[in-house]
Amino acid sequence: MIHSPRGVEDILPRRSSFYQWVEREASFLFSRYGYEEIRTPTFEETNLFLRSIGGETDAGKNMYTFQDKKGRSLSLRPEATASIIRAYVQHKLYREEDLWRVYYLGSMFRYERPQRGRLREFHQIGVEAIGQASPWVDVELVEMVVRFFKGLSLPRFYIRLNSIGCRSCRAGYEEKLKEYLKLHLGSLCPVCRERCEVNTLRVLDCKSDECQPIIKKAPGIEEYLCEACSAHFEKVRRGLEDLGVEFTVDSHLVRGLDYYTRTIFETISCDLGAQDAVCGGGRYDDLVEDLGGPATPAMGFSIGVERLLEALEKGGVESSRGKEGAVAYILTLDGRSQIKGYELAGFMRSEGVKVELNMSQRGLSSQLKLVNRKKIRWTLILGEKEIEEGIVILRDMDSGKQEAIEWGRWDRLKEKLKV
RNA sequence: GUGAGCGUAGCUCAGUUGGUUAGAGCACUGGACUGUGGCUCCAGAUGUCGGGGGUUCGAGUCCCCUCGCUCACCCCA
Repeated sequence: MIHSPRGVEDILPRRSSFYQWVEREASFLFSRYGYEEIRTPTFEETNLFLRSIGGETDAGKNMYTFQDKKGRSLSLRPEATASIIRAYVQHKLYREEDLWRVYYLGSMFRYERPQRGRLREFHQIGVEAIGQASPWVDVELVEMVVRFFKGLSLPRFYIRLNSIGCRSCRAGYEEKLKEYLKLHLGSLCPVCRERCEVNTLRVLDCKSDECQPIIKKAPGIEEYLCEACSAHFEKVRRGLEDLGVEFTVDSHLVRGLDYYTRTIFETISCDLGAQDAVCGGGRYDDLVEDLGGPATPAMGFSIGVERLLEALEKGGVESSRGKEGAVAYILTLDGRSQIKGYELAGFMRSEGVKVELNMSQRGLSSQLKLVNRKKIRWTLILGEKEIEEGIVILRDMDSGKQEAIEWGRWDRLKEKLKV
């Protein structure tokens, strides 16, 4: 037997309806803010990702990279932002769009050891707003995520917010932090001793008990933000407060990808395991320029769909939420009734009724059992008797009551089903 | 990449210090009820014991390798 590859999974119909529900809610809500769907390629030139997320980072090393027949290096997308910026630059949308608002849904790929909330192929729903530096963009995005999650009734989540400044103020801070950490190098956990050099800001996010006291006394980035960054962050916070969006400023929040600037945020679910960030995002004011476009400020976020679904389930949202099964089943008992069944099914489908037609040789009793198991409300029985009498029997599976409907009197059938 | 735990029927799991033909519950199929589901009763089918190799008279059980799953670290969405 061939098994699906490691870290990837089938989303069977039972579950895909749950995905569909969340995706529909997202499209619906985001489009209310003026965001339109964009679909970018599943793979890109490897260089695109190396330039955006940073080839030196682990993220850069964890890509599914392959060579095509001409020897070009391509990679399955580990995230969508880079592709969207590439498209923005490639189609010169900066010439026509004042603020380009787009959202996306789709699979992303990362070669990592699978664990809870971390698959090799996973799904993201995300948003990018490209073209404006206004703090109101930041406010809009955070507020939109919160509204989205509340609309789904996601329980027990909170927003962590921080500013990591622009490139120049961040560099200054990073240096100060490194100086400070070096003084306490001996008391840090082994992992952080390494991180201190490679990924200094990441130390702030360490959960180990050894590091905690040192982290608490570490200089915070807020003191090192330049005037412009500081003012920007202030406006974002005030905007959110004025809108009544709850958040906690966490000066230790950092992001993994290199391209973030200024505002960054995360949505944490209290109901998940180690991988508890359901949404992550931030501003990336330099990325468009880095990828060959004109200097253009932008911001975005992305939601991990698998994690979101898990958190929803933990919070009591039924995974059958988006499920809409058939409401009627046409039970046929021989060849003649099968043809009639098609005719009836055709009518019902054109009326928008979800109806399943029997395809088996099973007997009446066995088919009713099946309908019962499928939890379909109505059964339409068509056998020899019914055809001779020119009727079809409509059975209500809930009450067990049934009545004959004259063949062709579909107005009566409609009336019955649209209770 | 590191560590730990797990792989037995479609699902959840028993399976003794290695010992005959590998079990249970749920689900499934059929019957009681020959054209009326759910409840009940009866009967039935179902396994490469994840895969490969080894030890042994004998392996689901012990050893090695491998694949996969799970959780955590790492990393990050």
